[in-house]
Amino acid sequence: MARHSRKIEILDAASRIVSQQGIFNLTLEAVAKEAGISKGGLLYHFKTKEALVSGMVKHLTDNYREKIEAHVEADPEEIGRWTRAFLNVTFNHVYPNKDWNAGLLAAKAVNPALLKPLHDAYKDWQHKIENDGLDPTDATLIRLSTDGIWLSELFDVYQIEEEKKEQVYKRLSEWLHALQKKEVPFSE
Amino acid sequence: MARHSRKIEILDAASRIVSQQGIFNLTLEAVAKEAGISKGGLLYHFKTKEALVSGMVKHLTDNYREKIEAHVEADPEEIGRWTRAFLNVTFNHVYPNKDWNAGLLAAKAVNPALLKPLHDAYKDWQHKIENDGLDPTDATLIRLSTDGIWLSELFDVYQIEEEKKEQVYKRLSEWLHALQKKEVPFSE
DNA sequence: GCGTATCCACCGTCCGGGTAGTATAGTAAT
DNA sequence: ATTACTATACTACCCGGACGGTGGATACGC
Repeated sequence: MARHSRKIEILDAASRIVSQQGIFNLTLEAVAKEAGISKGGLLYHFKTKEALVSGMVKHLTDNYREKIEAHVEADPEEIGRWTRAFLNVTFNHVYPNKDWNAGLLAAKAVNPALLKPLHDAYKDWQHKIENDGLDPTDATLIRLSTDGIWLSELFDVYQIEEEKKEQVYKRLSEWLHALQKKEVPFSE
Repeated sequence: MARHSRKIEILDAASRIVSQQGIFNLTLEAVAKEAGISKGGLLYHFKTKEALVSGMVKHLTDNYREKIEAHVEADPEEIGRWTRAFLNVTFNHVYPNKDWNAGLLAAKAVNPALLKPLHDAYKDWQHKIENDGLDPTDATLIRLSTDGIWLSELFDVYQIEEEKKEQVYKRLSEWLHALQKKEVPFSE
C-alpha cells in the first residue's frame, strides 16, 4: 500500500467533517475517527491542528493547479486558454465539489495566513488571464463571474435555479468564444 | 440615550472581533469586553451565542436591503433598476466594509441555517434582477461578477490590482448601460 | 408627595464539559 | 533500528451558560 497516501486520506476526512458538520466540529479526535486512525496516529502525521489545516489548503491548491494546467495543455486553441481553463475547471470540478470549500473555511477560521498557497495560485492565474490574448477586463469579468458562482453557493446566497445555472455557463462560454474573434495582441 | 442602540453596539463589536481576530476568538467574553459591557450584560441582550450570531446576520441583511431599496427609489430610469442597485450598493458599500463578511463567516461556522434572512433577500433580488427589463442571463452575470469581487476578496483570492478594480466596475456599468438599449419586455 | 413594589439593564462568579497537545508503552513491518 | 502507527491516560486551559445579585428609573397606592 502506498503508505504516504494516508496523509491524503486524513486530509479528505478533515474536509468531510468541515463541509458536513462545520468548523467547530473539526477536532483532532473527530478527524482521527473519520479517517479510521487513532489520535496519536493523526498527530504523527500532522503535529498540530494548524499543520493539518495548512495541509488541507496545500492539497486543494495542488489539485486545482493540476487540473487547470492539464486543461491548458489539452486546449488546441492558444487564445483564451487560461480563461477557458479557469472557467471550465472551476465550473465543472471545483464548484460541484463541496470539499474544496472546507479548506477555505478552515484556513480562514484557524489562520488566514495559511491561505497563502491559494493566493499565489490566484495571482498566477489572474496574470495569465490578463495576458491571454483577450481583452483583459472582459477576461477578468469572466473570472469574477465564475468565482461568484462558486463562492455565492458556499454561503447559499446563489439562489439561482438549476436550469439558469447552465444558461450562465453557456453564456460565459459563448462570450469567451466571441472574445477570441476580436483578438488583442499578447502583451508578453 | 437611546438604550436599545446598545444591541447594535454589541453586534458591531462582534463583527469587529470576527473580521480582525477570526471566528475562534468570537467568545462571549471577548464580545463583552469589546463592547465595553460585562458578560452578564451581554447575555441579557442575547441569551445564547447563536442568538448573537443570528442578530449579526439580521442586522447586515437589514442594512443591505435598506441600501438597495433606497438606491432603487432614487433611480429615475426604470429599466435595469435592480441590477444597477445591486451593482452599485455591493461595490460601494458592502464590498469595502469588512464587517459585512463577519456575519457570513460567523453564521456559516455556528449554524448555516442562520443565514436564512440573507438567503431570502438574495432570492428576492435575483428574481428582481431577472425581471429588470434586461436580458435575464446577462443581468445575472453582472450580479455574479459583483458577488465574485466581494467574496473573492473575503478569501483574499481577489488578487487584482487596485487600478483594475475600477476598470472592472466601469466595464460593468457600461455593459449595464448598453443592455438598456436592447430592451427586453418585462415579463411581469 | 411619600413609601414601596416592580422592572430594567447590567455585573461577577462559578461550574460542567470539552479540547489541544503531551506522554508513555507497546506493536508490526521493513 | 527505524517507520508508522495504536491505545490510553493526563494536563492545562477555555468557554458557554446558569445563577444570584444590584442600583436606578418608573409606576402604583394612599
